[in-house]
Amino acid sequence: MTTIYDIAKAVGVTQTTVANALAGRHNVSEATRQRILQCAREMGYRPNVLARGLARRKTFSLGFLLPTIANPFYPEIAEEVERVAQQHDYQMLLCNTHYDPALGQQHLERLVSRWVDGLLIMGSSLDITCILPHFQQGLPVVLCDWQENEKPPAVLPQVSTDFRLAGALAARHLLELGHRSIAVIVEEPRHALRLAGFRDTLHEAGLLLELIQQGYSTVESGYAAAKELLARPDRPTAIFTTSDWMALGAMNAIREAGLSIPHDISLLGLDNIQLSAHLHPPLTTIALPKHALARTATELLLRQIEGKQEQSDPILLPPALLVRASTACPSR
Amino acid sequence: MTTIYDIAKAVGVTQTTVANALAGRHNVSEATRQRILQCAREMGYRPNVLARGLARRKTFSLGFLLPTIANPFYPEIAEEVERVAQQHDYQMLLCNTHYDPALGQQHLERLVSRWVDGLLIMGSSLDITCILPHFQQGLPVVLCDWQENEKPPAVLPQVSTDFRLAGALAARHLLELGHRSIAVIVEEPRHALRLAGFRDTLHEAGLLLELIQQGYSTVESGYAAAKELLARPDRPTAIFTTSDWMALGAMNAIREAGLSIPHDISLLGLDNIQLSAHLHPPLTTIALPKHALARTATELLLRQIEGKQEQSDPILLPPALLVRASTACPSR
DNA sequence: TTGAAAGCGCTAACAG
DNA sequence: CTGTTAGCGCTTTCAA
Repeated sequence: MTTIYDIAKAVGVTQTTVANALAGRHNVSEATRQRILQCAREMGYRPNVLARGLARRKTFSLGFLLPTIANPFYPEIAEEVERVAQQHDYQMLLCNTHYDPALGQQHLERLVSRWVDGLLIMGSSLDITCILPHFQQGLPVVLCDWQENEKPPAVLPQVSTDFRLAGALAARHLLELGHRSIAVIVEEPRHALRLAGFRDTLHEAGLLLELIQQGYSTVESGYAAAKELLARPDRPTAIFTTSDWMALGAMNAIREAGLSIPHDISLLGLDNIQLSAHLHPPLTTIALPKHALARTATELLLRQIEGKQEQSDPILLPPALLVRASTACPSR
Repeated sequence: MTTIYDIAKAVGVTQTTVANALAGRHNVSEATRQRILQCAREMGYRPNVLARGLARRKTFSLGFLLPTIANPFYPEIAEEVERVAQQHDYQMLLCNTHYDPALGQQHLERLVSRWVDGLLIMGSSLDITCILPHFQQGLPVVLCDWQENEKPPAVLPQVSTDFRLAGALAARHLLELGHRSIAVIVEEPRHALRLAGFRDTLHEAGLLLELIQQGYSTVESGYAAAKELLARPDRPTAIFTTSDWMALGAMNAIREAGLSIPHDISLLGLDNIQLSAHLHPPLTTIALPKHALARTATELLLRQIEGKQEQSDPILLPPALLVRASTACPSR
């Protein structure tokens, strides 16, 4: 473990000079600079980020907290967050809270003890009351895609998907295809905004949304909910599920009932997980702007860290309709 | 930012005493200990992990390097690695190398500069030649699920799946069902061992593996490869794909050809990604022991870190056949 | 252009 | 039981 002191000794100068040379400052003569750089290379010098962090009060590390990376929604986001961080010379500590407030708080405390430069927190994985004090003491924080039934205080920087618009896009698509008998499978209350956007759009078209089934963002719950819907005498001509994962379950239920998609019934998802493009039929869905979300949130955090960002209004990114083959005009 | 010095001043003792009290050592009188703890709480004291790390040469952090977390194979593993780490009071720095050696090396350098206590490296995401010097200088390292066509030097601790066995299990299953005309879609050379195990088992049964299609672990490549196989006059009665993801593509190709699974053709995957259970029909597959892999590798790393583990032979974890509905006896 | 010195917050001998 | 002291490796004034 070579230190700048070792180099200084070897070259015959002081630590300060070595530090200056290594930092590329212009107050070192070209001759000594070369000798120092040379020597550093030979001795395999590697700056100590801990010591630097302690002295400069900056660690070039970010805390990234989420419910669980095993949820297929997050990996793509995590990848992008890490990419942006890396491009700015930061590294990322990944923390799964597993929706456990105690665990979340423990992680938070540790990150703060580590002097991470900022925190990116997704999906309501932490209590706001735990976050707020740290933010108020100057720790940069960005909240991303918070649970739809919670609204964090406006002081906290936020980046989110416009879930209400997502629901509206879904409804609009089905209406334009001519559907009038429409059902929804939704995870309430976590998907409250998607539902609200969907329902309101139907209302505007003079339709009442009556067929609502509760789901839990699992394939199985999508399957069970669809079963219920298909058993009704007034079977709907279209089903909107508030997540692609539930749509997969619904798809299986529909097939089992001997019905065909989209001929007998249209199916519309929301998320655009990788899989949806490869289902049979390929799933029409409302695509969430995952990459933009990750990038925007991370860049906002970095700007805060670098003091270039004082306040910011919550940022809302638009989803987009992605038409594939699981929706069509109703046949009856 | 309260420090132990602040507390010491407030209570009227020295840093040492505060440190001892906080560390729960028994060389502090109950009275002063209480006053110290009380005061620490009131002042919102939070230990500084950087300073501690610098002094003790230990950071309670782990570097976790992988090709990309967006590959659906990794999130479950990352979750488990992080869980184990967390249970031992470690946090995890996640680094995607994107199969870019330069990027991988940059990450590695930074992690080393950060004095991480150990490195868990998956899927050949780094050049062995970059890793080795650090390991030899005492940095704990564990390699996990290395690329099958590379064999890292035995000195490096390794945990891997027994991919040869995985291939053998696949072959055995199809043979037992009575298949004699068997094809494989494989990503060579990265899945070399899976293929070898498969081929050898067929050989032992007196069969020559002749139908081999190259795939690239994407749905599309599985689709294209299956198309080729189905167009042959000697169409096989069973197809083994060396990843579930390719099986999904094959499934679509088979459906398009108007054939039914498993009646006309059996399909066998390998991985057991979440999705496979929900396909139509549910995919029979060779399940990889992801959790065991993550847990074993992390625990091995932690034991190295704590100096409880000198050397270890490469550990090989067994996969298991998971019979669902995509395989059956050949009908002709 | 170079150096001396103090400090970041905590640990760890060792002495009293 | 408590205190003194000397680091850990680097940054950052301020002098020379």
